[in-house]
Amino acid sequence: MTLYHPPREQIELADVLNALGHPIRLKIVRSLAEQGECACSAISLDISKSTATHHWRVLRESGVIRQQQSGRTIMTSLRREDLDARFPGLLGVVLGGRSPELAAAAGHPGGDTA
Amino acid sequence: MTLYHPPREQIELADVLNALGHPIRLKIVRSLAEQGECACSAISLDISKSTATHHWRVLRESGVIRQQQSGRTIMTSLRREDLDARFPGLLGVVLGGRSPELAAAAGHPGGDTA
DNA sequence: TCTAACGTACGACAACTTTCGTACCGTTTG
DNA sequence: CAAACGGTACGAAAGTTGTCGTACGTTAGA
Repeated sequence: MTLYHPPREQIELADVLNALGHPIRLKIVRSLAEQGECACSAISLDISKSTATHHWRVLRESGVIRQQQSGRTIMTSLRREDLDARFPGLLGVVLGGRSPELAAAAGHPGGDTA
Repeated sequence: MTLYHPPREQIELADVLNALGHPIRLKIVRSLAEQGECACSAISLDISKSTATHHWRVLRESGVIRQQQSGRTIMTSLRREDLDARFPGLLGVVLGGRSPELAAAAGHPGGDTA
C-alpha cells in the first residue's frame, strides 16, 4: 500500500481540473476544506467503499489531496499550500467563495473560506 | 445543426472543470484567450477534423465557449463574462496568470504575487 | 488471541470518452 | 451550376472511467 503522491512541481493543471471535474470528487474536496484533515469515513458518500477508494486515489494521484496512514484509519487532507503555490486562486474558485488571494488583495481581513 | 449552449445560470462547475481537464481543450481555451474570437481552423491542433469537432462540442456544451455560424465558418469565442460571473477567478487561473479580478482588486497593474 | 473496524486490491462489467474515416450539408466563389 | 471550403453527423473501434462485490491486510480493543 504505497499511496503515491506527486511532488508539488509535478502537479499538472489538466490533471487537477480533471480530478475536480466530477461531482463526487468536488464534494469530497469541499468537505475536506470545511472539516480539515479527517478520516475517509468522516465524509459520507452514498457509494461503496471500493468506489470511494477509487475517487480518493484520483484526487491523491493528481495532487489534490494528501493521505497518510494513522493507526487503522487514513487521514486525508487538502494539499492547500501546494495547490496555492502552483495554481493560485484555483482552490478559492472551487470552494465556491472568493479566493483567499482575492480577499487579501482587496484588503478585507478574515477572508477565510468557511 | 443546432449548436446548443447552456444558459449562464445552468453552467455547472463540475462540467466546466471536466471540460478544461483535457490537454487539447486546455490548449484550445488558451489559444482562444490569446486570439479572441476566431474560426475553428485558426487554432491548429494535430488531430482530425472530427476529433476537433468533438472537443469543441464538449467545451460548448459545458458553457466554456460560444460558437456561431458566420458564412461558411463557425466563429468561436470564450464565454468570458458568463464564466467570470459564475466562477470568478477561474478563467484567470486556467489562463496561467493572475485573474483579471485579482489585479483589479489589488488596484495596481503590474502587481506580482509571489 | 480473536474479532471488529477501516480501508485497499483485485477482477469484472457497463458506460463514457477519445479517436478516426467517410459521408454529408450549407456557403462562397469560379 | 459546380466545385471548393469549413465544419458537422454518424458509426466504429479502442481506451479510460466509474461502479460494484469479494477478499485481503493492518490496527485496536475485548
